[in-house]
Amino acid sequence: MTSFTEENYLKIIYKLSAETDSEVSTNAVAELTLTKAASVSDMLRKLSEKQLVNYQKYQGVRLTELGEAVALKVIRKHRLWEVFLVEKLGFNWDEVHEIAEQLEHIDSEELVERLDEFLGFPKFDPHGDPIPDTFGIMPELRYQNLSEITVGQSVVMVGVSEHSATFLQYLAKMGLTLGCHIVVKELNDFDKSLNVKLGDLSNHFISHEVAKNLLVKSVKN
Amino acid sequence: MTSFTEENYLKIIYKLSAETDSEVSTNAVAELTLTKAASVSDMLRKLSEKQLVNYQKYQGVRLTELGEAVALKVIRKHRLWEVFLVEKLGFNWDEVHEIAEQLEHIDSEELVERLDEFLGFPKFDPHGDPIPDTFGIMPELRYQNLSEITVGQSVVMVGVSEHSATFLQYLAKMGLTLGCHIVVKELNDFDKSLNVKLGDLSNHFISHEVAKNLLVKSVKN
DNA sequence: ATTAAATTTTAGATTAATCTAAAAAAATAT
DNA sequence: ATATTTTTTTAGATTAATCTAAAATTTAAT
Repeated sequence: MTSFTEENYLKIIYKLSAETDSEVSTNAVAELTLTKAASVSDMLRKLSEKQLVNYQKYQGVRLTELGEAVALKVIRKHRLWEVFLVEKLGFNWDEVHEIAEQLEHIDSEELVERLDEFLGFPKFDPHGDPIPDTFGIMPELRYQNLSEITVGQSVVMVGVSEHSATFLQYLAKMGLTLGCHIVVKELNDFDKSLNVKLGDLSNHFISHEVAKNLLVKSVKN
Repeated sequence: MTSFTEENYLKIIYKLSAETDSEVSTNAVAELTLTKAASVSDMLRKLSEKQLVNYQKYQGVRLTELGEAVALKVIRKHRLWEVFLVEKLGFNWDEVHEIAEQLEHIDSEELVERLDEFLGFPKFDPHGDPIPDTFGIMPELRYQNLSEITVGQSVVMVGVSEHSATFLQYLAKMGLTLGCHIVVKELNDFDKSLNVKLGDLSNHFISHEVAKNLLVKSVKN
């Protein structure tokens, strides 16, 4: 029904429109599929004919309900296989992406459901990303506080639980912005303060008081 | 390196030349790949250029050492995945072939070795077929066809050499399951069909055609 | 040993996914 | 508001795997 290639396009369009919550540009898709914009134009026309996307020339693209359902099935398989590779086969979480990119296209509903059961119906993959259920429903995201993150983990800042101006201004000055990457380098036991490295490679010191108020989500590194 | 399609050709050439131990004909390959002879000719030329087969126009084809190594890797993966599907996910042995046909092309040495270990280094798949090791070495075969068994002998069923769902379902209906005991009671000379008694003491008639595809191991009675 | 039949290969098309180069449309800047 | 730049699309080719129809080769039969 949907080819390997079509599935990859749908998955990428899903991810891009989840980020921006608006039409996805041809160039953005080209970048992630590692193809040229011309190839993307062709494929969007084709996906549109198949009712998998809504696409108006020059106006970007969005998934239809059908297209989203397909994308979510692929993402579900990808994340379940990642759990399998890490939990059952002992891979590190940074070694599984490429293999899961292949496994996500294996076509068998029965297989997916049995795998899910075998893994104990996991809600999140080894990178902390939520696994959609059979119906494409994502589990509630469970943000963590930066203060709960263990040394070595890589996270993205997704929010704050303290909204005072002084706090937010302090964060801005530190370079701690929404969406920035944080790697926990050291935990200082005596006061639970943290040494972290940000996405721009700068090193920072974060007090436990501040860490408690930063909401983060783990990411692949 | 080798595409999905090329791997399928190599696998099929391997199986055909294992059966006949001689050059494999274009038509025989066409039948199993479900393509036309013309397509096979094209592909054989291509595989020959890649040093995967020895091919002389009109003279049939054989695998080179390289081609055989690739074929054995695919077969190894196919059979390991079948073990996984049956042993870990609880599939019946007649449901796993199609899924394994897809999984056998997943490309990751590391994955195969870890899967092998996870499954406890199995020597045979759920159909009783031997699983080649990392180096392509097959474990010693320890079975015969039921058609070779003499009257009065008692055997245990250890596998099948035909994997179609219809055949496997027919066996299930007869009560011929993996591990069941079979005593050959009578050989009907005119058509080589057999009268047998099963472990549950029921009597059955088995055609030569079916007997040829049942792998058995003799037991003391 | 010819002829007839079967098998296999070549020639020329087709489909999916991609590319480069050029044209068209939209966004941005003066 | 017009010109420039950027983005996107079209046009025309390319590659892998397939097809049909016709030609070439081998095998089998008289």
